[in-house]
Amino acid sequence: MDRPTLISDKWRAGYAAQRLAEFTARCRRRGLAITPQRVAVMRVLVNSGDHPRAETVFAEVRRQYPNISLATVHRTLETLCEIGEARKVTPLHDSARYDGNTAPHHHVVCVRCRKVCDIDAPEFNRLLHGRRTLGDFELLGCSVEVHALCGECRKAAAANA
Amino acid sequence: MDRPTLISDKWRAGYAAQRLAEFTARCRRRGLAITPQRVAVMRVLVNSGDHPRAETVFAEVRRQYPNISLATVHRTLETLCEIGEARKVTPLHDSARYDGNTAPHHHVVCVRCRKVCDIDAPEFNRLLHGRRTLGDFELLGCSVEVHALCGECRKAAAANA
DNA sequence: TAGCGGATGATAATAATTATCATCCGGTAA
DNA sequence: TTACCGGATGATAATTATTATCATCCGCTA
Ligand SMILES: [Mn+2]
Ligand SMILES: [Mn+2]
Ligand SMILES: [Zn+2]
Ligand SMILES: [Zn+2]
Repeated sequence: MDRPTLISDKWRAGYAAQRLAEFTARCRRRGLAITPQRVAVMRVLVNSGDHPRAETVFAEVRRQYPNISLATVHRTLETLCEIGEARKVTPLHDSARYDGNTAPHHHVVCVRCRKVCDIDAPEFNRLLHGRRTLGDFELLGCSVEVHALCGECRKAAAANA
Repeated sequence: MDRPTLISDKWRAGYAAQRLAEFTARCRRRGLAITPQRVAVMRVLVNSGDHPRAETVFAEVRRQYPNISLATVHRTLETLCEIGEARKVTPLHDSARYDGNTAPHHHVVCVRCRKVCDIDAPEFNRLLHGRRTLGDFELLGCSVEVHALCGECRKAAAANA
């Protein structure tokens, strides 16, 4: 049973190089133009190990393209997610969602309509196996988000296709 | 090995009643005034199984207190989180965070500074055990968020106390 | 190399959340 | 009970993140 480990910067460097190599081909396959801005945003993102915000990517790309617009960075990041070249760290994001259930539990989230339901899964609560630390981090707990399509959205998707 | 199950509305009804019963006592213990608005927001939240947004709670509470301000609802929900009577469904929320790593992986998040690091934990990828559905949901995948304090924040917290 | 259509930059608009501040009222002690 | 203090509220402005609009630009194909 492998214990959780932090992903190293070394691994990421190699990974970034490979991802960038595939990038133009994947854009072409999707019919997306290969613009310097798009490539720059992709390069900055894939070389970042810290899950940056749009503003942060903007600041970095701006050093090479001083005229790039923040709107372009937002649009590009969104595009990258759509084509599977990136993802958001959390899929829920338009507005905060609150939960009155403070018992330890987890969630299943519909990726289309964002419905969130509670799930009770005792084994999810044992994921850390009593570990107290991970690298520099002092562990406090964990929560699992199961991504799914709810019944309604499944119907909608089927009807649509 | 218990399988994950959806939490029932029945369970929630009983849970809500109990939580509301404790609520005033816990406010008093914290030195927080027991106002009708605060109680109403708490009641609506704890009776909701759908992880509502502030706006949704506002709409509901407004039926009983037509003069309540949306700002009060925001403030109250935040207060409830601070005293442990509620939580946000996702702790990351000021702005979207993007990830260039599309390989299946999970995250450890510092609850104080919101630093996010990748973790490699093969067992986290097997959580669903090949299950395809859960109630009405068609399962697609899952992601684990480990809550923690990073090294720097641990020092800061220690120095502060 | 010309021309089409998507991409970009500039900017306005929208939406969520937070800050400000005068007023109000819950909690406390006389 | 009553008077008072400090936190809580409502109204509103400010801030912040994100998205929409649109004229111009430029990557791509023929
Ligand atoms: Mn929940
Ligand atoms: Mn990541
Ligand atoms: Zn759905
Ligand atoms: Zn930290």
